[in-house]
Amino acid sequence: MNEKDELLKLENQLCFAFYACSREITKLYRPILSELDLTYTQYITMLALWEKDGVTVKDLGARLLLDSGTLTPLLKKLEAMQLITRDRDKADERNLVIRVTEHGAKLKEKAKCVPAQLGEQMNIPIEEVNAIRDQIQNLLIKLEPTL
Amino acid sequence: MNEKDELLKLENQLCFAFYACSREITKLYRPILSELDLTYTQYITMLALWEKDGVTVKDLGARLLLDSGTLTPLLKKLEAMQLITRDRDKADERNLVIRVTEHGAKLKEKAKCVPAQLGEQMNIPIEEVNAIRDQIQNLLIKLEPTL
DNA sequence: TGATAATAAATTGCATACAATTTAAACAAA
DNA sequence: TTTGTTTAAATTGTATGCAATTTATTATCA
Repeated sequence: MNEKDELLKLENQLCFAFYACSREITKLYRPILSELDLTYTQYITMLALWEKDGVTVKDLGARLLLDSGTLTPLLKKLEAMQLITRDRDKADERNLVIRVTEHGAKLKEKAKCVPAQLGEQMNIPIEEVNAIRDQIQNLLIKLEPTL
Repeated sequence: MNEKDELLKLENQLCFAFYACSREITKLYRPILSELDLTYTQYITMLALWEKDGVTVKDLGARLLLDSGTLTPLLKKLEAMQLITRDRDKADERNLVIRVTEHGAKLKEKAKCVPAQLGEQMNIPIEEVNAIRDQIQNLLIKLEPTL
């Protein structure tokens, strides 16, 4: 096995570690989020909107690194669930303004126990988790300076 | 803003860091892999098979943490591209044995420059990348001990 | 002002992910 | 052996992701 073969080993890929770990973490969320009737992407989207709503699809996409192809159907779903509203901006009809409804705001209260529930599932010291998160965020900013 | 609001901020989520970073890294691969006519998941699958073929769908799924719902159509695609073969195990017809074809083996030679190309794209010191990878693999093993 | 360019969402098409179910084969036990 | 159980893939249905295109609206400039 030469040096270049070594480079192609799955376990040496940064990408596979991220890819697999990301999916494993999502898997931990699934049963917890099902109690809120949210998928993982819907949850991430609601987190962004709970922090700041009255934003456009473009704004939201910049925050979540998702485009309208992903967000449009997802936001229509959240609208159907009455968690958000989707209204054209009167001043510029190209913009769609997303706002959290009262029902959506109520869900935030329910969501507040999600991080703790996930913490239990992971069974890893919080300091360790925070340290890894900070490192990954550093990397993310290097990869996507606009964030 | 109280403590629980803080916990729901997007930037404090380990999951979002992983989710976003994983997609950003995949994005870096896309133009490089398009020269091999492979998607990211197809590439990961070929990496696993170049390391060890003659495996079943189940084996491969355990390695990649993917199920037959994802792998079956993906492997059919790779078969159509003549990179692999899919044959029932004569000794136990339930098993489907996946093997890399000659054409598939040739592609490995072409793939050997992918890691270096990606390294250029990332523009981050290799030691730093390796350190993060090792940490994430540690976490992955805690989340999925079977790996 | 009228044509052109730029912008924001939406749409289309393809490729995952994954839960749940189905199908086919092998195993187990009465 | 025959019936019930287990196992491996395949299938079905839903929800992303994302490139490429389309549509609608606004901005620009000749």
